[in-house]
Amino acid sequence: MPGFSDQLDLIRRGSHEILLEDELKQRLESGRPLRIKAGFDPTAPDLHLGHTVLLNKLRQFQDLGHEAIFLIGDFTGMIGDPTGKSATRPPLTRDEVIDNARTYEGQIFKILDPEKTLVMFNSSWMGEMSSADMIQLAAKHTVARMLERDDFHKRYSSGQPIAIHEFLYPLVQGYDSVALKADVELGGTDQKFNLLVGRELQKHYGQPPQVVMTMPILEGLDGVQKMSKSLGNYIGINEAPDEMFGKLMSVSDELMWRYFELLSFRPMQEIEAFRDRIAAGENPRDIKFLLGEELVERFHGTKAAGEVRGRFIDRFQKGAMPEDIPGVTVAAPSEGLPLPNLLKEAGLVGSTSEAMRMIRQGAVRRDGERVEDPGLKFEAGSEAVYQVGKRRFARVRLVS
RNA sequence: GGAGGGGUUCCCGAGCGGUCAAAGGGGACAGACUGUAAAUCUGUUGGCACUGCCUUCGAAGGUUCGAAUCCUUCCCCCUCCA
Repeated sequence: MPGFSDQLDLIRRGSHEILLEDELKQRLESGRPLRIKAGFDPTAPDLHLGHTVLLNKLRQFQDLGHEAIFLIGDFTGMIGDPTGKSATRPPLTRDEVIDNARTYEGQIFKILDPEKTLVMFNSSWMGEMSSADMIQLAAKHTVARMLERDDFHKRYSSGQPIAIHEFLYPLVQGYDSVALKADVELGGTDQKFNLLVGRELQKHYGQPPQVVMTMPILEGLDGVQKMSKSLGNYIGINEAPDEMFGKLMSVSDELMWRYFELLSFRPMQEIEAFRDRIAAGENPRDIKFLLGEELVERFHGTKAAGEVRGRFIDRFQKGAMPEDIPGVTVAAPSEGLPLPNLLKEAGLVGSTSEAMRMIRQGAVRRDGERVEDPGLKFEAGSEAVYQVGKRRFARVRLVS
């Protein structure tokens, strides 16, 4: 195990807040492996880099010899989380939850060490809890304290409704810490309140309160909003190497540092050295390459990481066609297939109207040549590579 | 239980009998410029048999030569009072 202060440095890295750090120091000094808890929602089994911020931190704890608990909030998932109440989510069935959990396992172990990870479900204790127990749990917290939570407070004071059960969620989450005897709970900054409820409840149940550690919410590709699938600004950890690398390259120079801090495992001194190199005139793009390669390696292995940069340069700097253009076969009528229809059939655009627009805007190329006539027709037997915009390619073969 | 407000194209939001496929903004996409960065400029943003036609403004009916706009019924959301 590394020296105590190195440990603390690594733990602190990228974190937003540690409450209370003194307690953390004490527990670290005790030398025993700590139980580190992080909860995940079972409804979103497609992990993206935003989720990995927490996983990375768990991994760091593991590397320091501690025990990571990957907690799947299936109990809450089966009830249906009310927070994003725009569309009442259909409650998940038992099978779906189990399915999702499997999907999780396939992904998280690209980061976590399976040997040192405990995967738990909160239904295993919450499902057993009686209504009487539940009310007893609810008795351990007051309405006034609940209203301290920022979003509840705002909603309450501005007259927005708060459903009773919304008060129950922080309690359930907090109780998880009791059930797990967690030493540390990790969460996003938006989870701070819930994590603190865990401390309170642990005290009530006679346990030493957990250390609360919040991690920043990772910004998505736009650099402003949080990374999320629904906003479309995410990089999924299962995305193809070229895709992943390309998306990382499109991240702004500013955001790159954020990604380095939260996603890279390079020592901070090394990252600081990168800053110096850019200040000295090096192209930020070349530093970004390193970030891209590191992450591609983590999720796709060394071989993939060794190849992505070259392909990226060929394609975007030298303007070459990508190698892995999907082939599509499309049926053409005897009088020939109009270009807009061809692009639609090949899946390059969503409608012929969109195809018309793209052609007018000069976004369509056939075998590398810009096509400007929307009235062109092609007959069975022709084959060509069609391109719409910078990224959409297809090799289309026409058959009768 | 009572009173009131509202549901418009991806989102926000104007429109309140024809000139509306529907202002404006956001987002997104495309082109130029580049480092597929940012910023900037320009354009596009319902569908199709695309200089024309068809379908959209919570749903269904109705009035009218003509409705997102008026009437009826229904569904949904929200606020206030109790």
